[in-house]
Amino acid sequence: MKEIQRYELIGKEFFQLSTLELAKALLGCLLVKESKEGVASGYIVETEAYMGPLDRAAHSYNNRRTKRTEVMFGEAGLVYTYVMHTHCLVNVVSGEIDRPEAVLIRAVEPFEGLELMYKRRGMMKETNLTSGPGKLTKALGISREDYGRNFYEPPLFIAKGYTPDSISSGKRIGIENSGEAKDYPWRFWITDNPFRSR
DNA sequence: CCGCGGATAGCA
DNA sequence: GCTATCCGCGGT
Repeated sequence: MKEIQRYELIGKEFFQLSTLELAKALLGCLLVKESKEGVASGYIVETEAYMGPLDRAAHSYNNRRTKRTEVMFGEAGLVYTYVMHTHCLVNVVSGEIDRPEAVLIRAVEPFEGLELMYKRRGMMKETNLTSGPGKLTKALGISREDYGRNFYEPPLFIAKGYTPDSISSGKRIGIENSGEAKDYPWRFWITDNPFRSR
């Protein structure tokens, strides 16, 4: 409990924003993971919006509803994690119930628990610790066990951070096989932040 | 820049 | 069973 009081928690209402608005509003927020090993956190500096049934790049394209995508149909603020190859990626479920949209967290700026992050990731430049969706989950200790949790209560939660000076947007990454959807400008980052991905 | 690792889901 | 994937790294 004493841990929590250091953070300004955000309520579940925060996640009711439209998916594109949420993707921008999450920039500058603090992503915190508590574990047995300790606490690690970072400010979110890069996100991507996945717009559900009409978005070919989304797992929920065409309302595909399976064991994996099920949580996307739930309420905003739930945790959607999934594993690709050797990495785990983390998303914030958004949109109304039965509208399977989500925001992928692509990069954070390390804040607390630097030692723990180096231990999990190995020694390297600080700007390389969490500058990618697979890197930050490893550094923060986020895994598929977090699937279905919510982002407004421990052990994995989002707290108030700072308001970015400026936000940039552009094409999403790694979805070359998604037809026209690959060009939609649904990636957002804090302008000039050195901790964003490539 | 290229290739591969080696998890998982989704569909045949 | 087979294939694709919201990636990272280490070798060219």
